[in-house]
Amino acid sequence: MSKISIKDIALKANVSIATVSYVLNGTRNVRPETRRRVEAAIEEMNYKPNDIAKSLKRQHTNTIGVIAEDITVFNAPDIIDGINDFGDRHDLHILLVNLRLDKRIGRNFNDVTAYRKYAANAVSELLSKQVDGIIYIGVHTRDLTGLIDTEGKPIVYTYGYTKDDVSIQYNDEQASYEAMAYLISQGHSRIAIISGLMDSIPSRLRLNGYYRAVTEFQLPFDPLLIKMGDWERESGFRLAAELLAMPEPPTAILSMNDVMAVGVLQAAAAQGFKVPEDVSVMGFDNREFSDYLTPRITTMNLPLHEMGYQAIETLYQIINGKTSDTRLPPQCQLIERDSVAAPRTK
Amino acid sequence: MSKISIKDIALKANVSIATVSYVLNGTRNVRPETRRRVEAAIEEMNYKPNDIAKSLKRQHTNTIGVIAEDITVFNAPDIIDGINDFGDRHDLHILLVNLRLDKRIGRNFNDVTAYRKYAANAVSELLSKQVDGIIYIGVHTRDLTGLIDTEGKPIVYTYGYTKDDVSIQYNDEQASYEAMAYLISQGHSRIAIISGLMDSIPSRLRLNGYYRAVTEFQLPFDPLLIKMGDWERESGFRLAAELLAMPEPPTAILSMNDVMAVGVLQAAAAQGFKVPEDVSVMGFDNREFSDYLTPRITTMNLPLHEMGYQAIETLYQIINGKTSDTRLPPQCQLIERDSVAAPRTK
DNA sequence: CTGTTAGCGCATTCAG
DNA sequence: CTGAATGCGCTAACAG
Repeated sequence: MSKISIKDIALKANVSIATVSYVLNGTRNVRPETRRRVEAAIEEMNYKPNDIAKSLKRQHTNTIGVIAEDITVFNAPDIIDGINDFGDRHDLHILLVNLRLDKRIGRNFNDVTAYRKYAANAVSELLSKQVDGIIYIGVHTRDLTGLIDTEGKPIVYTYGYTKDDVSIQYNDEQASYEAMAYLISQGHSRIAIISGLMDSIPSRLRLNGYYRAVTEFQLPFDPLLIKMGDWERESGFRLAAELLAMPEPPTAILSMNDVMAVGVLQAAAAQGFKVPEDVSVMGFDNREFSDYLTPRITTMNLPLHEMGYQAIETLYQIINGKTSDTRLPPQCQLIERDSVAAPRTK
Repeated sequence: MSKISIKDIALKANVSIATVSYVLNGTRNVRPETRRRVEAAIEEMNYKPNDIAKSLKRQHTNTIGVIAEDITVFNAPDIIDGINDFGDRHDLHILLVNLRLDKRIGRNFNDVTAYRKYAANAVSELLSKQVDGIIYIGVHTRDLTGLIDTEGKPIVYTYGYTKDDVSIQYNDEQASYEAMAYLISQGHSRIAIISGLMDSIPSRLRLNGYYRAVTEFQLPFDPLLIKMGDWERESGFRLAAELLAMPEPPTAILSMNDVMAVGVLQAAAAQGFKVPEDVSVMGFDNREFSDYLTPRITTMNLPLHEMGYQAIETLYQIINGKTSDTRLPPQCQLIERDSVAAPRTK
């Protein structure tokens, strides 16, 4: 504890503690001479204000609670980085709670009762700590309605949403559509898609983008080209193997994440298909490793940083009662690399 | 703000605020009947204690500040997860500051003046927030002496150290030695090593482990087998290419991180060497992608979670004036996969 | 077993 | 322009 308080410097500068407070906060005009004395004392005694006391008095803490369902999952760090980015600019501090859901309950998010208490505890802690607002970062996008009650404290979700609260999501459907448009622009028309788990919103949204592209570009529609994966590498491998074993295999495969794309690459290699010469492959997420694979994978970048930034920005506006200028949701971006080429001309 | 305070429930339960405090904290015996009345009131009014007020009074906050040089760098999330693990068990909260050094100054860590102010600000904020202690997580291990002054507040470093403070490091030298021992046990004797930047402590430590293994196992020593990389993929590629072009190429290459190992794999492929048949490859770090490469890379796992856990555990002991039972430093662990095999018999 | 009270460090109202 | 005084919500003597 920095032992010395406003009182000590008041004594030293020969003024009242009120005056010290005034020069500290610039709340009121202070005679230059007095101000100087106070500042000298502050400097000399190396005074550091006590934010705890200030918070108690002011009834807000300038800190926001961040609940991450699991900070070791790839989306969390960049989102938090975005939160910090804005936080730094606005003197907002971050109280971090990590639910550690991946370690505690695995991927079984349907069993809400398994983690409701963790979430409730987190909120409770944060409320006790008097945070000014809360940001909730899910492991994957889904309906979190009823999971927690913030007792009126503002909250914004990202990678998750609620019927009643604001949430920040990127444009999943459009991103998938753009991936398709890109593939089509390269000359592909027989394009397969490997989805994630179908209880996932992004899976459904991205499938919508796929359908829209197929329709708008008038591609021949073949339901056999649509495969349901589970986000894991093995499913990418297995489903790509099926796809490539078809009498008329697709010339391009769009995988809904980079991890399954790894499996697609491996299946292609196993069956003697060269990527991108014999079959083009696209991923999703722009995971770091997608640049390390051979070939380097063309993928969609997720605007993680921007999501965090917008989440806290929105929260900040809510806290300060400003009308939220509804911004464009964060946009995904195509990262062109080496896994897509024009299809072989027959 | 939860409007209702200890005073409200005192009123409602018809007792003094002191009594409420006592039942809340179990600080004193309270007549069961009275206790019940208080508890009922608490329940009924959904009272939540205000930790800010409690902290002001108690002169400690039960929160520790975590300064991460960059939370988007791969080591940070798991370390923080370890910190949370211990924090959850001991009712410690985490105030997170992300210096965002990677984005702000890149990898130029030698220019300390470029980021000293960021670090100083972080400490200053944390001190104002009255944290009970600080954990500093570096991007890479180096001497941080003089970087920051915590004004007596306890601090422990990980991925970095100081002449005066406690720090948690894993057993770099031993890990490298064990990697070598493994390679040797597979029958290799002509083993190359690709280091990271030589201003890095881990680079030097791991090189020591290499030397020790070469000596202890009486391997023929060839200085040409030692290459200085820069942690990046390209250097792994370039240096492995040199190694494999030697008249008598090594039968195994130990890369000091997985990223350079990617380059090694690519160089091998480019020169027609099959891994592991023609040349074995080992990485370091056990990055997620090392399992996605073809072949899957054998590597050393870093005890990130454990480092975070020990860091906060040690800090906790310091804060509470306990004699730190010096534990074994966190240990790396060999992850056996598919990139190592016995060398071809000539 | 219970109540009264004095602060913790600071912002702010009210007097001057 | 400045100071005295009040209280934010809570803990912990102290007194009964």
